[in-house]
Amino acid sequence: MLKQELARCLQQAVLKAQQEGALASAALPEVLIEHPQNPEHGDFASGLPLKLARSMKMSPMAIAEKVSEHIVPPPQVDKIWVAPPGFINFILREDWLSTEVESILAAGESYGDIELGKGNRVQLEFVSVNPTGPLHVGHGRGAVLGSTLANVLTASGYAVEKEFYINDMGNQINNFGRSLHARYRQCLDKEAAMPPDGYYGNYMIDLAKEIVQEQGDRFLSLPEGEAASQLAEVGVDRMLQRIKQDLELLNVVFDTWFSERSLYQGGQYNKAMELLQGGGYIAKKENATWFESSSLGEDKDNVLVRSDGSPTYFASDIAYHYNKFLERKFDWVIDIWGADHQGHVPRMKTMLKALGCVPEQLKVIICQLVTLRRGQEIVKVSKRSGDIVTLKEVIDEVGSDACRFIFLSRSADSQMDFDIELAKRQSADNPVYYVQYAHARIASILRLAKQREIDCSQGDVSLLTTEPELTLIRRLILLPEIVEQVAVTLEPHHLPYYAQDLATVFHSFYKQCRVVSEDEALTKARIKLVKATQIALAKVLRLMGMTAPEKM
RNA sequence: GCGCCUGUAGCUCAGCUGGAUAGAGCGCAGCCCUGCGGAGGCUGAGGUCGCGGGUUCAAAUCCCGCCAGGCGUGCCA
Repeated sequence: MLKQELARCLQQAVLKAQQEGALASAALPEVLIEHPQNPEHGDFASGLPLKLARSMKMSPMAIAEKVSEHIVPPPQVDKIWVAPPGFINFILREDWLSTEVESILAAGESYGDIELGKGNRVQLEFVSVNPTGPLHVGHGRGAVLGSTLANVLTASGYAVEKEFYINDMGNQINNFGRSLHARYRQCLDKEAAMPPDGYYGNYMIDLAKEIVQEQGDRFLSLPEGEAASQLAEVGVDRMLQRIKQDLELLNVVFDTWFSERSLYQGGQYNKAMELLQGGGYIAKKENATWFESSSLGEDKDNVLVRSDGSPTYFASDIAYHYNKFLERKFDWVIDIWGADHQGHVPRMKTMLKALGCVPEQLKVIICQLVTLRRGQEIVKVSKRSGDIVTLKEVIDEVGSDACRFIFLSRSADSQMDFDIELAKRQSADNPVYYVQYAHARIASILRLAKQREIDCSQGDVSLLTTEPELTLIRRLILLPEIVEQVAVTLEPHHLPYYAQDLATVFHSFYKQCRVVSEDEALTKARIKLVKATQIALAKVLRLMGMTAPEKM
């Protein structure tokens, strides 16, 4: 990328100046190239001389002069100059910019793809909610974040696998089974008490009714424990179907649905435990089995197997990550968790160390929680108490594209209030439509061009020389950088901001430059530019998991 | 108590590997349709970047201390 190339140029210029004695020898910090916010400062700039001033005992301006004298600029660069207090600025050649339009057209749908992750297998695990209830709005955030990251990492050359981890055993499932059993009996007019900490949502009653309708009263004859466990299985299957459907509404699709129970049936749990045992990290205390994480620097030890013999979820997670790293051998694993799991991260990292894995190969993205509200009123979402605003309801009201955009526009670090009233009200003037409108507008222009039988294949892009045209091209060529930034930082919230910016620049161009006009040559050149813009807009929208409409 | 995250315009949020006049959307006050989609363009008002110290040529950005909010700190997940 041009940015990196300029960094290399600067570095070489400094070295050369040092060899010639024009600059004192000093260690070179990492050369940072940035886009100045003020366009008068050029397309790229570096404050390197300011950083070198101290160690070289020279004024930043003098260093900047010396460095710029020694720069061998790449052919794309038109002008290099020095600006106080010690910046080196670069401006790109306009004829090079215009030829970039051709490159974008040639790349087509692959425009924006980079090779950053070539040859690496990444697993992305997200959502992974307990299949004991429908998804609520909060889950939507993780789903959108994960699926967008998957898109971007794929565009960055990684082989990405999206996985949903199904917690199909343990306390919550037992609880779910008992609750469902009670509802089932009640449905058949039998005496039954809900467990005190059971799942009280109305969806449980509907679920029980469905099961009665399809499978009759056959569970009544079973012993209570057996009935609850069989019903849990039937119920989980149905909940998973629902979860899957809701996610598809949001354009979120998984490659693998991985069962927690399979870890125990497939022997992976035993293998992982043996590995820990062999390393001497396991101890028996108070009838329970503990992972001695404190010997690895953790605050305290953690229980793996309770005194009643049942494994904790931490034990499952160990087996699961043993499977991810040592059996499936992913180069890199990304887990997306809610902020309520943040305390689990250090444990997981030390556990990986104990398994002999490289903890850095696991990236955990902590996504701050979503508090749901209706205007001033805060809506508690709890599957057990029952007041749930489901994700599906919100998608039905707000729309998948707008919903995704709202979730994507905030960094995972900041907790967000999802105001249902506001979301509905703003769904009409949600920025997503602004971006999509730009795309639809382009489609409309291209329809007109087609109708007039304009063939732009011989269009000469060197005719694109005015300010609005060049500004637009400057935005278009940022896309690969944005993709890289998102892939490196794992922060997809940069995408919607870029998309909006690109749309703004396009709308402004549109206002100032008539595309289909009497000037045949210029028309052909501008159609090329407009097509390139459409490619970039469609690409960002696709990366964000949204539609790029031809008409609205 | 300790740990993680957050505090930027009226509201919702970007910017945070230190850089040249702090940005966007919504809202507010105006202006622009006898040419390709006005779901648009343009202009303006609006800011002690939570508070106080420190480091630096340079701090919204880094360090320390406060204050406020969220989350965690289970033989729950």
